[in-house]
Amino acid sequence: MAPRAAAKQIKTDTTRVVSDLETLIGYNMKRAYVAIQKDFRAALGEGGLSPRTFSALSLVVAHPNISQSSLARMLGIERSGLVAIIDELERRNFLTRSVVPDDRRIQALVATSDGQLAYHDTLATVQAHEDRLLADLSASDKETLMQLLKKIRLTDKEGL
Amino acid sequence: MAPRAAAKQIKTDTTRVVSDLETLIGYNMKRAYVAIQKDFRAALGEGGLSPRTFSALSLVVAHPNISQSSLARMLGIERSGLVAIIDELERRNFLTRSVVPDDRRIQALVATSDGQLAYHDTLATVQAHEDRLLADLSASDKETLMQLLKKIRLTDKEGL
DNA sequence: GCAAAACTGTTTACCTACTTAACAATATAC
DNA sequence: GTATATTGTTAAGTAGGTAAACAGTTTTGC
Repeated sequence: MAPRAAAKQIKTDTTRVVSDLETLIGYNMKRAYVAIQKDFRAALGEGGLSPRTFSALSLVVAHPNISQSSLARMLGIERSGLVAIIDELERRNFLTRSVVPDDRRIQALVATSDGQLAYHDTLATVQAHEDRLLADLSASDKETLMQLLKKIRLTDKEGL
Repeated sequence: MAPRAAAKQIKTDTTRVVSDLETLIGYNMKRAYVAIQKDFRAALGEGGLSPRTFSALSLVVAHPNISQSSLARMLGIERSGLVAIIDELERRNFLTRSVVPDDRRIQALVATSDGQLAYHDTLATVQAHEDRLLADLSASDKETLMQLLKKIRLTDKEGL
């Protein structure tokens, strides 16, 4: 063995070794998501919606009278986990739980006009945040990325 | 307005509306990451390493004698959050905290031979899990995805 | 030389975003 | 009409962190 390299290693330890970790899609995906999420929260500020609350509101706006069960299925989470999210949106007067006469188990979720306004405002802010953060990516890069992410999403049988 | 469509909406509500949510990179990234993470855990089973523990071990193997501070910086987390991870790896005899005479603040992390063995085993399992999960993606798709994810990672100034 | 500042590992308390298991109310199946 | 399923909900637990403070130990600035 060559003694020249060995001596350096002991002290410096600043070897530019690219670990196996960097070659894994999962690890890079997590780090990329953390970066996006951090910027999302920064863009929406102190009183802004969290990513999950925004997602829920978005689906309620897109699907008026949706039930909590359907919504949870769409979001890929458990019904029980959705309760706190809907509680928050109701507390902020962004939606209402309204009674459905046909089936009294269900409470149809409907966005209020406040909720619709807040949603469209927030959506614009979120789109601006993504445009800014991903400014280095070309339009076709973004499209490619989107397609690949959707393909990976679909590998999860549960997540509709 | 056309009355034919309106009547249907009230009851069915199963409109195939693609919400704005589906057009956001951040949302799709989260869903894709959740799918990968779920499969990672399933692949490693009950007694297997968690993603974060595996990541830490990987970097300790790649960078012998690394400090906890450097490691935390590499992982993009706080020093305090790393303690529990290193505790677990030490408890499993996968690494040791060894004293550094030059600087008594630091504890050099070194993977044991058990740790190296477990790491290489686990790495093979993780690679198999990604190969299986991402079997629908071509090699060039994976390379493209990797490059895009790394680019997005770098938008986070903190995360080295 | 030496006080001030910085760095390291750690504990503690907290937070977010879930899951699992149970439950009552209600609806559907057979 | 009983058995089964579904809905929303609560309670308890888990995963993966952050922020603030601390003692012990260097490093800086002069």
